[in-house]
Amino acid sequence: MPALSKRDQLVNTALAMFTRDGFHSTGINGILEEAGVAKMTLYKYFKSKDELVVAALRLRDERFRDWFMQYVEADDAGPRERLLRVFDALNLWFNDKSVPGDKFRGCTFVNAASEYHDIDNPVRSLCAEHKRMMSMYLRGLVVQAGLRNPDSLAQQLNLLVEGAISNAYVCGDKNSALTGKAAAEALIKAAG
Amino acid sequence: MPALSKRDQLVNTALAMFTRDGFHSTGINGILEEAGVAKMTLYKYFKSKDELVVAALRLRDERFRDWFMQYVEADDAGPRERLLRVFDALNLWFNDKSVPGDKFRGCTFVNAASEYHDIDNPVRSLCAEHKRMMSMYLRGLVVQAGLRNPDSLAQQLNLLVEGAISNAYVCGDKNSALTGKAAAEALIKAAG
DNA sequence: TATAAAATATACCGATCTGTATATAGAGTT
DNA sequence: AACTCTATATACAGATCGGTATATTTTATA
Repeated sequence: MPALSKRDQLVNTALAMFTRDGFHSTGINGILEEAGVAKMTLYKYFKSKDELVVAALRLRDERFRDWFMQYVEADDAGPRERLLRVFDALNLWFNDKSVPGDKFRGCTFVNAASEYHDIDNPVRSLCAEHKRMMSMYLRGLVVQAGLRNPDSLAQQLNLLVEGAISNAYVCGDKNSALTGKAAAEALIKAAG
Repeated sequence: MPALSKRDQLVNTALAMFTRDGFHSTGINGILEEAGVAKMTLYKYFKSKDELVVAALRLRDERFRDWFMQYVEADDAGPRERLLRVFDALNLWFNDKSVPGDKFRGCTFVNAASEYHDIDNPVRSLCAEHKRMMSMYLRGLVVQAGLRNPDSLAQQLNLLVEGAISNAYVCGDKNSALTGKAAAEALIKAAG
């Protein structure tokens, strides 16, 4: 298997460090040291730190959504069970059982949005886009389950997802995914 | 009315700037300039920037909870309506109609937790404590409404609250409070 | 082996960061 | 008028920040 390109080494290291220590707290020099890459190489591939941030978030988006959807759709569950498996996936994530070695530190995109207050920053667009894709995926699951008012229900379930993530991180409530699951079951039942 | 003490000037200015620009992005020097206070005065009242952050968050916690509870309990609503007024309060907040001049930039405590990854940092304890008090207040409303399984229901409603906040900020969905309200109504109805 | 591309080392820029040292000015009290 | 407390101005320390300039070395390919 081929070694990672210098560019990929940078993006991987940057993502790990941004996730671990935050975006503004993580300096360029630290990333270069940990990645074992020269500064000039970084600025060959990226015009600025912000561009590196965007690249790291793109990688996170790809990895996370792949893992998430793969888990939800595994085990040949029926459409109804699949919808509830969303919360089982969250439960694994919160308890560090998603990607190996990946310590849960909240949603990387929520964290990024918290650090980049300027709504016009490309980082913010990327965060919103990630959340939009996650909620659209959820909507698809609701449609497949044949439930009434799929748009409305999907938006409500999405709040449970986002609330569980926030609560798991800020309050350290590792059980919040199961709370969300119980609420989801009630909403789904009510929606026939 | 007496002018604010230098200490209070500092804390007020710091809170406004932390809220507007973030915690790590806001430097001591900028706060001093905007507050019109000398640097030595700051370090007379606070041992470090972190202590100023904590003081600013305490002020935010006090102000926000006061406003929130005052709104929920106004208009002599019955216990059931009061519970739903929680989401009306969120709706005002998201649409910049809570505290005058207060532009919505997500939950200050979620944002702080996003920037301070060390769980042992006093900032993190304060964020968790704020959320705990908010959820306990919610639990009280559920109990007053005489609903079944108040603990379980309150936790579920809390996820809707936190999800609405997150979604309103990250996705700019100014309508998320009403989505949360609809979900809350369904959960409450199901709980008899 | 010659050549082009990729990556490196090193030094530096100006700015900003948190925090400290020192010395001075103003206000109120005794 | 002497004293005390608060606040100020100014300068500075030491570190780190993002980013650039220059020149050299490694690597891959022709």
